[in-house]
Amino acid sequence: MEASAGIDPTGEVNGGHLRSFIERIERLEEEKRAIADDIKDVYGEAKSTGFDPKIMRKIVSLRRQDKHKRAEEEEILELYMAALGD
Amino acid sequence: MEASAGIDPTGEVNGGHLRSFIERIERLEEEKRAIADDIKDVYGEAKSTGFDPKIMRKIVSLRRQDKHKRAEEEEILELYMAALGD
Amino acid sequence: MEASAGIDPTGEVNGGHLRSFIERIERLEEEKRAIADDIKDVYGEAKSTGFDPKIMRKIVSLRRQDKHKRAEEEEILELYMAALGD
Amino acid sequence: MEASAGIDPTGEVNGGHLRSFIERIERLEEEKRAIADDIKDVYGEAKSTGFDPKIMRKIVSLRRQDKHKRAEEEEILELYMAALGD
DNA sequence: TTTGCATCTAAAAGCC
DNA sequence: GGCTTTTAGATGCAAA
Repeated sequence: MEASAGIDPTGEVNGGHLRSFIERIERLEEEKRAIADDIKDVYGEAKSTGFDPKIMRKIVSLRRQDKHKRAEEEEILELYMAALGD
Repeated sequence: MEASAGIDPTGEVNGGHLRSFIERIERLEEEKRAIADDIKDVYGEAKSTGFDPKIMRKIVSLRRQDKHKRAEEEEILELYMAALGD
Repeated sequence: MEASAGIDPTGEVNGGHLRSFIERIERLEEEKRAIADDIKDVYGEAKSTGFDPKIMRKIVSLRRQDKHKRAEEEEILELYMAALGD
Repeated sequence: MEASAGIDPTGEVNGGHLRSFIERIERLEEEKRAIADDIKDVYGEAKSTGFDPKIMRKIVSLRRQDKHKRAEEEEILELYMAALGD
């Protein structure tokens, strides 16, 4: 990275620009936290209606793995195709 | 937790209800992931305009701690107030 | 954890014992590094005989995921069994 | 890399050879994982006898850095020696 | 060189 | 309230 990164010719960092990035990130993180809370609420709600959150988490995890695996299989297929001369 | 959790008197789990919980969670997790990606994008954008993401993360983290600390102090204050008879 | 952790009644840490733990860890880490180097060598060897390391890494990764998934499936099975009253 | 990597003139990948490479890697990765587990165990053991694993990690890390530094200094020394006509 | 990726550590949350 | 599982952050390695 260049030494002048984020620093203008006068040697000052561009505070306003940085602040805007920081604030965008903070807004997004707050949204993320809110969603995480929602997820926790759903687990709580499910638990209070008699489902086991631990099992539910496993189910969610397994389904996520399935999706991920399928995506990777597609990737590797493309790699093979390319290796075979496309 | 009772052994019959999520299982009706006939010994059947309520699949439809469970499915609906799972799907709500999966939707929320997808939103969460999307926001996490957005955050990563912002860091990337900031980096490409010359800011150091590592330093930015530190700033965000410090500001988060500050906020947390302020919230705790307010809690304590309220406890004192309550102890003093409101 | 108690405040006297790793500290004898005279207020001294038990240097000899600590040293022995540290050295065990360092020996193990060295072995680990050696194996990591071996792995790198195998990829290099495979590459020099005409295989694409990138594809190989994907294959290894997919097979690892398979194993992991199977392990989780077994776990969840046990959870189900337990939930059904075992 | 050439497009024909790992592929013989008939357009077939040499499955047997590839499989042997993959299996060698998987065996090595398993060994690596086993050692990583051993390391974790040692930290656990140390913790249960009253040492703080976090501090221990710091010690191990510092000693590793020292070793690197000494190795680098030796390299530089050799360069000097060579420059001086051996 | 730089980006992305995978590993590993440090912190947080949930559960018992 | 400890303990384990989860998640964020940091570092090191490999591909482009």
